[in-house]
Amino acid sequence: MTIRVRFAPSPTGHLHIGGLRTALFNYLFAKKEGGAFILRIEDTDEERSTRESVDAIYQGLMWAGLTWDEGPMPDGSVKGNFPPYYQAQRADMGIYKKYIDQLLAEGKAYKCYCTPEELEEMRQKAHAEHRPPRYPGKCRNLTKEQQAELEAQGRKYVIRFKMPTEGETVFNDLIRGEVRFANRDLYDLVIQKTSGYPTYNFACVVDDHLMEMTHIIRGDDHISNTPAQIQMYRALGWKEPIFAHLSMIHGPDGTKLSKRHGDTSVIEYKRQGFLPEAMINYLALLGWSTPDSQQLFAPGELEEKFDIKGCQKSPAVFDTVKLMWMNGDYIRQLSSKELLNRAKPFIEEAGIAKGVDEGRLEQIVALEQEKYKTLREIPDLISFFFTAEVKFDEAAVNKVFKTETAKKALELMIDKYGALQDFTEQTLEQTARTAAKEAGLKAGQIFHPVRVSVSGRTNGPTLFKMLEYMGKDMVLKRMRAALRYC
RNA sequence: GUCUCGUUCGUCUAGCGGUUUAGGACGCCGCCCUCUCAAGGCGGAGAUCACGGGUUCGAAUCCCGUACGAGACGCCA
Repeated sequence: MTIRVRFAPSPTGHLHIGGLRTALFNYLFAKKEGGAFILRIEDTDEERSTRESVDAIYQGLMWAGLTWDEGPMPDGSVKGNFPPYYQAQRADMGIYKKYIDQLLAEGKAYKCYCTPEELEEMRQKAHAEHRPPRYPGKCRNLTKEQQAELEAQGRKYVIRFKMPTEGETVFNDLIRGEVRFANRDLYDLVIQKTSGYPTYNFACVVDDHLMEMTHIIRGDDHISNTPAQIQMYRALGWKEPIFAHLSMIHGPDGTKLSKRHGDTSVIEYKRQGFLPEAMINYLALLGWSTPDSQQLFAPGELEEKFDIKGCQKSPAVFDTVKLMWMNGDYIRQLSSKELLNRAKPFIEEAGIAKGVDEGRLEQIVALEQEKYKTLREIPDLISFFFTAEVKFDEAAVNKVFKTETAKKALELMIDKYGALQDFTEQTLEQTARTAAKEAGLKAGQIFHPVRVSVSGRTNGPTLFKMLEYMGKDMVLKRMRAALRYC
């Protein structure tokens, strides 16, 4: 049997880091096992589901390169043999209703007429009496007459699933091993809302079965839903899939990663200048590892090496610092052409280097490639190439220009460089070194003032390449202008 | 409160009864390289393997408790 797994997000907000990681593990598992990765949109929450959120999910997955083999496509088309892949559409087709009716007919589900207010009251009471705040089964054994009476009053109802009250539900989780729940701790959960829509737990079971999922890989936060879902599979006469519960991602404070920890949306990381391949590599390592604890993976290597056995049971703290390092590493591996392509949106957004020749811009961007941790910092680091005047860093001026030899050095180099025909890296360096020797100065006493005079900064790219790319006119102009600071 | 799960350097982790003076990575510190900053190379500090019992000739590794943490307990998913 071919392996089929799915990512089933609910479109009620941005696709966040945790969701992307769940998608990733499903994706990798499918790739590794030669199975199919399916996208299903769980939009049975009529109030919170939005079109924008669906778009955010598409965008996030596509950015990360997690292509799905089946599911709805951003252009409105559908791929796969089990459409539709939107649960709301499936609900409208009566797919869930059919199984609800079946359970009702078999006495495995019942109508519950309790109002939200009554439910809340029961929960309060349970809390006060130190009992678990679960539905106590008030409508479970209503007679036909009682039901008729309640309906005559115009009462709305939900459908609840009859959970077994004895025995236990045991399953073998691929990551956590055997997990057991006493059935007495289960409760009669709602499977159909008053609106007629199914609830998550029910729709999920029906679709996972109908779509022939073999493995359910999802967050740990679903582990307590699992015994209930298993009971529903059994009541419907279906075989349950194999479950694997991924550990959570935590923030620095040790609690589940959420808005509280800042903007965790995937698109925000794109905006911050992270490379999708770095993000994926980092996320893969959160709660998963190879036996040799490999850190960096070449393209395609994760798909090849992924093994669900390497998944961690305990939660992992999301570490932005390590992500930054990894992102820097991926940036360093880019060709200068590719680096420019990736950097372009950020450069454009910063509004610098307009109309600059592509080839020249590529050279300039590549000049400090080893320094970038994110694409977003690129504009700031290269902007001095394109400004009309140098913006001097005060500390740099004090440190480098306020010396006895700075003025002399600059005047000397204005003279020497002014006479140069061949304004290229090698000649530039040679000229500077010779001049230093002749004047009895150390190389640094020349280099540093020149650097600050043209860039305003004390740290920057390798000096002579920088001068070459800047060009003779600009270099001389800037050195002369800098004289007044000495 | 109830249920479930978890606990190895600050963080991500390797480890699956003896090869462990517990290995790697990020971060941190130092040195080297060097026109600055990075990058790179080399080295260092950093974990009584949560705690307490057991099993065993031998335990981070197996078992039982305790503590702490997290998650779940919705007509949300």
